[in-house]
Amino acid sequence: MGRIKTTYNISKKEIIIDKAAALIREKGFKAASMRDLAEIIGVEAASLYNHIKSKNELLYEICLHVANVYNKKINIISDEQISSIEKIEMLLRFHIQCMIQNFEKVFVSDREWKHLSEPYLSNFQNLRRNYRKKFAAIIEEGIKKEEIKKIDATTAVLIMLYAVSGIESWHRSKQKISGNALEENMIAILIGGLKKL
Amino acid sequence: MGRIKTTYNISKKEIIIDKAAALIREKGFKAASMRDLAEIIGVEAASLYNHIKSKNELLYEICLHVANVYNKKINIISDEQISSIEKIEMLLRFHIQCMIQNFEKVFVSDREWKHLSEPYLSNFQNLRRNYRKKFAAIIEEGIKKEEIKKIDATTAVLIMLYAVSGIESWHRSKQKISGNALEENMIAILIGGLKKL
DNA sequence: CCTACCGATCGGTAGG
DNA sequence: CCTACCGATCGGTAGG
Repeated sequence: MGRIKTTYNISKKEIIIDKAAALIREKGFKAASMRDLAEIIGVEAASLYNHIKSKNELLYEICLHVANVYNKKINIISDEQISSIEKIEMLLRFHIQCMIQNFEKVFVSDREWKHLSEPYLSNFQNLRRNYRKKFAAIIEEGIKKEEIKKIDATTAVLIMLYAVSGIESWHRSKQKISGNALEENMIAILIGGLKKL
Repeated sequence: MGRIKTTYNISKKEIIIDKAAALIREKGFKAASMRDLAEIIGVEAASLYNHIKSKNELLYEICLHVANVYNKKINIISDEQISSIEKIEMLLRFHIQCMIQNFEKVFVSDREWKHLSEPYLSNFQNLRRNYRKKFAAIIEEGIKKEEIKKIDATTAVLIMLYAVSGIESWHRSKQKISGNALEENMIAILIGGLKKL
């Protein structure tokens, strides 16, 4: 019985988090109210608090989940026995796929993290800083091995990450291009540039 | 006398808009309160309404200003007698400069426009759609002239615009690289790609 | 899971 | 420019 009840609670909490991600993505954290969320779930606002501690906890669960997935992935890719350019391509494809398939949570993590309260905020910022350092290290390695042109690695990381975040615009649009085509185009431009050789 | 009073009002309104841009950039539109803003200006909240109509008007003034500046610029660049790649480079450098020098307003326009109320929202979205179409047209032209590789123009626009928006991260950081160096690095990566030839 | 309700804060107005 | 104040809405709690 206890086992069944626990399972039920976890599942309901995850439904709430998923719906919260969609709502926060659409309206922004501050404009997304718990009453809005409750209506989407189909309960009264007060009932949400049987499953979650606070509105802040919802944001924290979303942001930390995304940050952890990203960090796990970059650790794996960093250790692969492939060229730096291949590592970056893998990382970009992973980011693009996350942005396409897990849009709501990734977007919220990217854009709404500043509304996190302490100590979640510092925790999240540390994870993000750590991630960007590892990304920059891969680029530095590629420059040293002369696979990548001599550019500022921090600037390159920033371009890559923000370029991928532009997929939000694709989501918002009529999506005249498929997810796969979007991915191939982004890789071509980011790795090879706009200019024809 | 009437002339002097008008000048004074315009000036005070512009101070309020500038301070509002900084506050909204920092906290987000919904979290930035008129009481916060009043304190920054050094008056009571009620006094703000002698200069502005509403909180929404502040956002509208910021977003429309930026959108108009961008549209004016792209019209000028589109008509220049230079190559498509040169046009894109000019446009990127312009964007980067705006992002560096006019950070607060550009950021608010990029990230907080969704809180605009009608009819301002539709007005802004039209300007933005128009701008992106013209940007895409320059890229299409470059593809046709075989200066630019065969990629999806809409995707390319999205990458360029969002990559530049990443300068927010540079602003937030210790800025170990100068504005000029940042600009040159971004141009090199976006036009030429990461990969060494 | 609900009803009932709280204190805080919001954008904005009236009136001087 | 201020004081005083409004109705709405917020996140969250008590109690069942």
